[in-house]
Amino acid sequence: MFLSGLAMTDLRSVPPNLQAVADAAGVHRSTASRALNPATRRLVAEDVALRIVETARRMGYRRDALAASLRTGRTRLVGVVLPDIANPVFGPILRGVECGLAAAGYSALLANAGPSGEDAMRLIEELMERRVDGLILATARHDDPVLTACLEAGTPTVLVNRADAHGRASAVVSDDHAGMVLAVDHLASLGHRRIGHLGGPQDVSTGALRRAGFIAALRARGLESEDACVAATAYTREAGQAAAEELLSRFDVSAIAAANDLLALGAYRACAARGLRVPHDVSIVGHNDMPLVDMVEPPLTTIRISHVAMGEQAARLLVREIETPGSAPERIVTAPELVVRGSTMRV
Amino acid sequence: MFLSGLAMTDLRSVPPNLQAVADAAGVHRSTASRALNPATRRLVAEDVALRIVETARRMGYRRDALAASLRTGRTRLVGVVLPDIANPVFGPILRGVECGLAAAGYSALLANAGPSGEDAMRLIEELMERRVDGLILATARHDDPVLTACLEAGTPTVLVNRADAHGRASAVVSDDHAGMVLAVDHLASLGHRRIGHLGGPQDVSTGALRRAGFIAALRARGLESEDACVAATAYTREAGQAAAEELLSRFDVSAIAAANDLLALGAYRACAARGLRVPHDVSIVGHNDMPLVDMVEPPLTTIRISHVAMGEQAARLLVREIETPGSAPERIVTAPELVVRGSTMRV
DNA sequence: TGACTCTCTGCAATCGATTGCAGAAGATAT
DNA sequence: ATATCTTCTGCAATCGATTGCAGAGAGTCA
Repeated sequence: MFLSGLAMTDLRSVPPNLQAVADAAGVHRSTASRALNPATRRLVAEDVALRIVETARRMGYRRDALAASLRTGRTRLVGVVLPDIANPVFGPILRGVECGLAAAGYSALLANAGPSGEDAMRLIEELMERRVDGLILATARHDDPVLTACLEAGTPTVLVNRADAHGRASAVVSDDHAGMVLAVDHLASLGHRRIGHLGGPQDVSTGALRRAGFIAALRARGLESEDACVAATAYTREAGQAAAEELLSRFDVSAIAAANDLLALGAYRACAARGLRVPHDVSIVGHNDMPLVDMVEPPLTTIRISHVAMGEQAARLLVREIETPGSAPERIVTAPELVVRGSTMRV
Repeated sequence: MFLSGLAMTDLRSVPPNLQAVADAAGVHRSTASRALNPATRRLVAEDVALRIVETARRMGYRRDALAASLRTGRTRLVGVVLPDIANPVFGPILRGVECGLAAAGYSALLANAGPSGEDAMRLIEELMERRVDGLILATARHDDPVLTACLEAGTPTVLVNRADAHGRASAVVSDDHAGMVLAVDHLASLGHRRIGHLGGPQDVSTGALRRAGFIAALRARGLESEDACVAATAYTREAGQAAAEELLSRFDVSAIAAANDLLALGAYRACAARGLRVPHDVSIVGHNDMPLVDMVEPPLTTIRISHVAMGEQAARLLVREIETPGSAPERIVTAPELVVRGSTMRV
């Protein structure tokens, strides 16, 4: 009884292997393998399969994914590389990625690249050693060496939130142009005619694309364009405040379309400093619908980029590339959505 | 030349195995293995080792972590299970976990449990099939069945953000009592004598512990206690606003210590509705230092819980449990920190 | 020279699951 | 009864890295 109890404890914490299950069920291990795998279950006689399944359950058998992967050459692991996991933008993306992968039977292996490029390369190499089936990168830059390495290795790779300038890899990005059209249209529909643009850094793709989208939207409405644009030096609130100060001192605008939410919050500060009320004196629209901007005062009207959906789409795109080799790189551009809160009103 | 080019391309995308490297270097594969592994490098003659390393590099050899893990019984993978990756509280925790694990040579395998318990059990089972070396759970509840399963399987497990009531597993949690002491002390130091508590739901451990901490802190200062406490029905801004309304209508308080930041933001709304200015008429302190509360108006004074550090500590604790089997469960309680912003002032 | 010790290297088994192939058994048709 | 077809099962090799053990060679000492 004592030994029997000890043996049961051991069996519980160290699962039996397939050979042990096969022995106990009185079959060969290849038959046990086929019976326990839903894809091959039909190759085994029903009564035999049931006996094997029950024996495995009773013995606490647990498949070893490592061993299976070694044989099949497929891990069902995906490396997910982010620039900064703690950045609030990436939480929703990451959840979309994880859930999209899990739904297809894949698991997400997380890597935080940090600001330095050498970290990213080392992380990628470690992911490759783990024989990940594919990679999702949220870290791509122009002519990205990491992306080049992944493509050379023949590893299915999808970019999210940023695209590669050459279309070498599939990507899921937001429609910067359409987002700015939404912002301008909303302000114009409220009667605003003098609209300024608080731009992002112009050496970052979103900064340049959103500025271009703003100008095109103004032109489409026959409104003054181009002049009332000031670019911030960084996507931070402080830089936004400084640029908004300049915008407000040089132009008599009744509304501001900002290139992202932090810049918009900086514009809040600049307006307050000039005794201007938001939205009574100046209406402000942000971009991204970053978590918690509905809680600032006044709640920010903004252009929502559904980051969860982007993550899910990136996952689906990657699974397709893994399971259908040779498919051409694809670019998915997500549609932005206007979210009206308290920072805009009729002029 | 054509075939030679094709062969080179194939070698680049499908790395050679250890046998191929050993053949090219003129040694046995066991010698190649020892030479390429820093832990056994000293067992190989220096000139031989250099030749092997150079051959491996030239051939684009990449170790197969799967095969190694099958042999060694160690994956250096850690399952990290969160209730909701998109929740802003978990981003910083997750980054701490990932960076802490990476520093010790481990990788984080991400799982989003969602609200339902059955998902968590299935996810854990999948992680077990992957033979993770350990688990970090941010999902623990009282008498958690998932934790029970992990412990029965003998898998090293650490809880983060929530602890197990029985101390069955190591945990990293914040000091709810000390946090409330900091809030009360800060308000008292500003001259406040009539301080109210905007509590969290009392069936949630943080709600109850922070209320108890508040009362103890008031008593320690000989101030009125216990009466000016109203519990919100949930940790949301709306519930916080309703509870603050009740608190302000029943008690003449000059300050409010809230059980978390969202409740505090609800109190902002309640004060505004009553024509009370924050902080001139009522000072307010939050709890957690959630992202962006420095951007609301007025910027929230709060008790900071360093979620990144919690994640790092959980990672270190787990690595220790993996590498030192039999170590006793440990509980790390992180020290809160007062962050003074614009929502409190002298009475 | 012989014995002993140390260093280096190769051998071969192992880890656990999968799967192409061959053979056996049973069912069906002629 | 024989031939053919279908279903089921077992065999054995494979995936790639690691490592305990044994043997060979070189150096040292008596």
